[in-house]
Amino acid sequence: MSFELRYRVFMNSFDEDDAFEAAARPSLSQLAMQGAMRNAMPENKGEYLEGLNAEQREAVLALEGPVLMLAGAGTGKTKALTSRIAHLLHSATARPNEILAVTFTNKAAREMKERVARMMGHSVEGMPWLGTFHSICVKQLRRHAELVGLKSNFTILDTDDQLRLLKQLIALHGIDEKRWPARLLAGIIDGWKNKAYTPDRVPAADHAAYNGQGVALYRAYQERLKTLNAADFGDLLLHMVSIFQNHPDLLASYQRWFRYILVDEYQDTNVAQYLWLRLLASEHKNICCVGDDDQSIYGWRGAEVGNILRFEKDFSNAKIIRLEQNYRSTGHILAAANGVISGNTERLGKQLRAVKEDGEKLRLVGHWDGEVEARWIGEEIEAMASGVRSRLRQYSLEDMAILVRASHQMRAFEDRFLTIGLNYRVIGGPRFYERKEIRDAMAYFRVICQPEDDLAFERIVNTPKRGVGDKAIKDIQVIARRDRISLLAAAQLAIDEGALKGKAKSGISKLLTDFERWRDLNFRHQNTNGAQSEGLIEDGASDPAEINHIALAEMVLDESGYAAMWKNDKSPDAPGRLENLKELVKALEQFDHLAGFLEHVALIMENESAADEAKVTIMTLHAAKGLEFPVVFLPGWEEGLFPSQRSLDEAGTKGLEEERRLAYVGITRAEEICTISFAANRRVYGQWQSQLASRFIDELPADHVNVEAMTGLNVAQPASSPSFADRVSSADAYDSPGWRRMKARSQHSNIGSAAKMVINAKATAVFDVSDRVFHQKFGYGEVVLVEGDKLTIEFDHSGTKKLVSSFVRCADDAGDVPF
DNA sequence: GATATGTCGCTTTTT
DNA sequence: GCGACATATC
Repeated sequence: MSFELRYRVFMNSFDEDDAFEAAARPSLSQLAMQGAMRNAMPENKGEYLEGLNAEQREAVLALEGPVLMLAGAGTGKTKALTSRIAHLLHSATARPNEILAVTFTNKAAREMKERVARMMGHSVEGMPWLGTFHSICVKQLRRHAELVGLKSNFTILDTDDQLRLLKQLIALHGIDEKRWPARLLAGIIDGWKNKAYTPDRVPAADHAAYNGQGVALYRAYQERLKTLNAADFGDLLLHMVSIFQNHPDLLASYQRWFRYILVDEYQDTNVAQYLWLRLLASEHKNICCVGDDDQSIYGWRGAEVGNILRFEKDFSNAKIIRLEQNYRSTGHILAAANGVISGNTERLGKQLRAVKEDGEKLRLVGHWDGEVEARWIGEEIEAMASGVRSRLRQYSLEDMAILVRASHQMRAFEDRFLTIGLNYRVIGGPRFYERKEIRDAMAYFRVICQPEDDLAFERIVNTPKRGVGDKAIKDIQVIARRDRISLLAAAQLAIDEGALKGKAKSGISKLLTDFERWRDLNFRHQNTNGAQSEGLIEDGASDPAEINHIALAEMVLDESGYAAMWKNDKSPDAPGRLENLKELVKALEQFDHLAGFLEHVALIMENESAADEAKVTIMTLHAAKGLEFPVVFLPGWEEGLFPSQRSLDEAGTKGLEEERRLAYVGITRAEEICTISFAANRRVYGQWQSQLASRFIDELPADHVNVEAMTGLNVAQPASSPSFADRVSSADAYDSPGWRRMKARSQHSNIGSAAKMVINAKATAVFDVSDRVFHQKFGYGEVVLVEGDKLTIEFDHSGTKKLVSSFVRCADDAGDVPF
């Protein structure tokens, strides 16, 4: 059996327990579940209805027909949504696999699964169609890939691959990439895909895009993706919409199947997602969409708030239910949020009512520069964690979050927290799977799983160095294009034809035999592990050469010389990279085979670090949507940064309104204490710039805000009405209570560190001046000064830093990594 | 072909 | 102020 063929057998078996066919013969787990449901019924009948308010209850009980739930921040929409699912299942109105429940993020999907499980009192393994738009579309597309010219083992490209591919095509078309950046084209194509335009459906008005060649390049790009057997993110939706539009019979079977549809964060759907939903819902019309127009913050990504507005038009007799009781935030916080959002004109209109007491007013703090801001917030967090700051209660670090507009703002906080030894976690920062070493390793796995993946092959063909230079790669590309074959196949042909010589020849030839061996091992493993069903395993089960994917991954990294490359690398971050590779291999344990892992990584780009100790969370406002924290810090409220200049330039008033919604989202994340701050000076592109306080600060209703400390600032021109800008400039900043408190604190700056030092003591080694040390982020360096547990270190490549000693270790230990 | 140096442009936001 | 890309030099 050829590899191709065997692979396909595997992929089919992969789908074995897939939801759809399971219809006719319910799987064991489903049977078990239904049994459990019936058994559970007498005791917890209607339990999930308790604790719902009238509107929530209405939303849960209205199972038949279209429902639009307009749910403001903190009004318990997830509760309503999950209760609705529980109700569907519990009342035996629908079987678990007949419910399509879509979210945007993996986090939301996971939470929904967990909450439904909790309500039902058992797991919801039987809900195969609860997931993100993307994961559900992948599932469908793997099954019908051939209808759009793909094979079911297609690769999902991320933005990086997408960009590299576009660059190649742009060069091929003789366009100057400097003048017409690939990023621009990527954005245009993404935009089209979000609107569900295939190349021949791009409207004439858009034909001038990208120097008039946008459509041609889009077409070429799609062709290229097909030959690479790959799909980008936009394709997942686009392909499914095309398939449904072109194959009515197939669509009909899905329409019949999904008797109940639920959609979370409906305001964030783009046109493609909307079409996909509408196609699927048009049979039973039992669709329940939940959304909040005030929290629509993904317009830049093609989200159409219009989808929410036209719901009634699309689905006649739609029931509209408003959730306006806010259970999350105190009165002052809610009032401030309401005040800010009222500045927007395009709203459906909704007034959140607080259930909680007024609580503390928002705090507004101005700082001299970004570093002072980071320092102040760090101290504030320490004080709250030690119970000094708050008269309400002591907070855990887990209760606190810093929400920023743009990810580069995170660095100031990271630097500061590293220095004072404050535990933090960054969500959505530089991602694990975007690191070079991880992407390289993944490229090896990709070529193993999908030999047509030229992008991956190109990435690693000379990494580590195999003596394959530009010339050799060009030659291989020429052959590949001539014979319309993959680079991998072309490389083999090049050797057979004698087109390669010397180092290039021997290097590639070794790589090719390696890949052949690895792929064979991988196939055997997948075939035994992925195919539980009959007759598929012809060989392998008892084969002594059998090897699992984890051992295979180690073998690949080892035999390819990739691990050795970093081991021999003397640069400061090499040890860290080896650590990351080790982590990557460890991550494989949660999967059955490499292919499953690759898909997971493509769809779920988050890296979950073990939540062992309490940590402050740092993340973007976008990432914070749907979350809540007792204590929230909102730094960097400055013109140009927030609202972002770019957003204003690109989308004008629309952009400003979206930024304002972002401010609204930020404030409404807070349950008890919300602190907004800004700095008068900030480094932008490494250059100091003086900043103006954000216009959103002027829009905060003064009755609900305390101005805490203003430390000598340049402030925006006074606005027409008396505003904070005025109060800031007129305040005697240097005599304010806040200033005095700050000064007092800076003299003995470690209010909250007693407990922390106990924690740190356990792991802290003792360092002396001139010790060589290693730091995960800054690399190698030498200790030049020791003050208690604080070290001043001159790093070889990262300059001089002052850090708490528990964050560094002896340079000698650092090399102690596997491979 | 592999390294060392220089230049430019850039930062929103993410499945 | 950093990293991606290009050019220069071995």
